[in-house]
Amino acid sequence: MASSIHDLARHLNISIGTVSRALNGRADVNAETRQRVLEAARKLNYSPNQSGRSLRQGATRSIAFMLQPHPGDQQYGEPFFIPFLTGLQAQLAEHDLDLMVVMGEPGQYQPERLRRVVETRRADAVVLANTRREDDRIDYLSKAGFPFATLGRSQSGGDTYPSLDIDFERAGEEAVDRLVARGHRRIAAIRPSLDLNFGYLFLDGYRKALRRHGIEVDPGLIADGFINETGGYQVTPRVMLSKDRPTAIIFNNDAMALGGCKALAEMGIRPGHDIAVIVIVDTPLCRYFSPALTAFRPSLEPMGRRLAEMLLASLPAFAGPEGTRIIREVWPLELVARESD
Amino acid sequence: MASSIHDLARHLNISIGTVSRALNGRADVNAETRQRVLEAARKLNYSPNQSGRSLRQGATRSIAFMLQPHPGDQQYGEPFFIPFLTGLQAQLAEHDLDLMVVMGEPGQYQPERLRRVVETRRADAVVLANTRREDDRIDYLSKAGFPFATLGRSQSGGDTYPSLDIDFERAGEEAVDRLVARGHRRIAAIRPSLDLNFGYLFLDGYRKALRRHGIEVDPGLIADGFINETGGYQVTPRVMLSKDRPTAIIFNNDAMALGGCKALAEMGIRPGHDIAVIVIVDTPLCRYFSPALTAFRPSLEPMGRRLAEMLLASLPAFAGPEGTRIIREVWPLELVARESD
DNA sequence: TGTGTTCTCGTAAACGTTTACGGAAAAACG
DNA sequence: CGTTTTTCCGTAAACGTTTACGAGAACACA
Repeated sequence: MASSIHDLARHLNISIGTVSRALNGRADVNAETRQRVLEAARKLNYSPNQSGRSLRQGATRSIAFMLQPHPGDQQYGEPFFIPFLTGLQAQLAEHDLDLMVVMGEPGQYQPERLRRVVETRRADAVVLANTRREDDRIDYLSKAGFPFATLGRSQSGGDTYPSLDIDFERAGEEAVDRLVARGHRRIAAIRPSLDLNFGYLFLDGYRKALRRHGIEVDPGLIADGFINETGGYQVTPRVMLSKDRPTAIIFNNDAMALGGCKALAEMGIRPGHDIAVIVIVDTPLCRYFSPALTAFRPSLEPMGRRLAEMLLASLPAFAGPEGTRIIREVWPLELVARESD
Repeated sequence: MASSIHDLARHLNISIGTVSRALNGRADVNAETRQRVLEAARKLNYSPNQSGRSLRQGATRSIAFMLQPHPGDQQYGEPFFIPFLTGLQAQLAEHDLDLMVVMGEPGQYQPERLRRVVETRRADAVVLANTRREDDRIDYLSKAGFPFATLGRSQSGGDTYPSLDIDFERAGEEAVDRLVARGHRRIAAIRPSLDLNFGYLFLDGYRKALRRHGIEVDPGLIADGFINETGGYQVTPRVMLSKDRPTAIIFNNDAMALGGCKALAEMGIRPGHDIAVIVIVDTPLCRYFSPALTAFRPSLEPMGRRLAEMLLASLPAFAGPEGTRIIREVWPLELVARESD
């Protein structure tokens, strides 16, 4: 049985109120008394029970992260998120906050799994990933008045919550710029068909850059597919069979790129030789693929840390003296040139 | 402000005790009363506050998973764990249990990060991964009398806790058997130098199979390295430069295999042609590497589910009428034959 | 009708904290 | 020395539940 504040008080012949104040660094407690309390706490190995504390303070000191598996390949497993989670957790830990992980129903972008957390008040705030352009989870949290932040932007909920996103638009532009500079004019774009917001952003950048270079946007070179290898595998040939074959492809998702490259291989087309390939979000898979895929790399761990900060800055209980702030940031990606383009 | 059980009771002109009993399915409440309570709860959108419940019941209804990052490459991110976590969470959710993720200090296999969880009673039990042969975290939890289960076996703590492991020993044997059947006699083994338990198990199986085939174990063909690409990259040449060059290598870790293959490539040695390569734990990287690496694949998502069950079976509060049981299981791996051997 | 049993519910304590309030003692001040 | 201020601490309520206990009403039974 763990020791409670009552044990500590009894042991010191002192009231629990004083003990609590001493431990929480309140001003109205004698310096010597505080010393005695701290020592006794160490000796009796006392730590405050979080349930009691939560109940009294109305805050659980834990943040929920909702990981939304995409439909499809179970084995793949979104390696993207581990470094992000590492950063998120590290930053939260510095504020003595715990991280709870809530998995969504695979393929279903619904708030159901969130409901329990929110309604039973198991967490103080939520971090959402894989945001869609129209996101029911954001609508739900907004309506419920529950604090949250998102990794990725969305059109839902307005600008009322902190969000940190990757600059997919710029990445799309830069990819086109790079390819054009290397002499390409017929550049295809392949992205997920789900209405994940980054798919739109990417395409915006892609179109914008093409126009800037005076290249007409050919709808036949733009294709949507299922957000996994199978999708890339299925959709890539469609683009390759357009009347005027592209000389370059930009994939908006690493898994789709891998599937796409498989399709290319079966058509006897070699990335890096017969066609240029660029991937928008780098993962370890891009590095080890043969040929190694040129890709845009995010700095996931720092993003995790930063989003934690941004979330906390929006919470009254954690914001500094300046008050709460809704921070929204968009981070650039770093191009990692490899062999595929 | 969320509604409490008091609001509900007041609304129904009934005592909170009765409300609680009705909601919790106790027998001593009139059927009609229960109906009214349930309806009102739905109407007022009432859910019990978990903090209050935790405090009263002395249980948080959340399980902590400690993810222990290996030292080294941040970007790599252990894709292994996402499917496992998915299964673990899914099974826990069926018992209305939450999952909390605790990250260890990268490279430090210490119980420090666990201390906070245990001492402040933020979770009811812990799931440990990346178990070492001698594991301080296990010692700590045992001594503290805190319930836990492990993914992977260890020599610490005896048989007092549930554990689920992959049969690395058998995988080591099978890998050797397969290679011998294909005519190989000089087979190298490369494993992490950390005292992760699976490294020992793998080597046991490797040695056992070699002896069974009447092949002498050559210490020059066994090498330990840092558990990441760099380690594999550094240690593989050492093995290849032994006086009687191996014709096959078994890697005990996917990251090390990738680094090793890079070293081989630089030596002009092509896996699948000049040397056979088998990897003990498959990840998506093995599949996409060129040549695709033959590997042993675990079923991670079912393992996550199963370990959750096993953990719960060991807890008095969740065990069935048969009482608590300490279950230990070792699961086989499935060989996925690809191009590298 | 009296007695025992069953059903149903209200009362109140308990879980472990934090904190508003007030009061006694000590210190400061004139 | 009397008064005011400050310092320090104890008291008790509150957070939202669950549950042991007991009591009244209804019922069964002889």
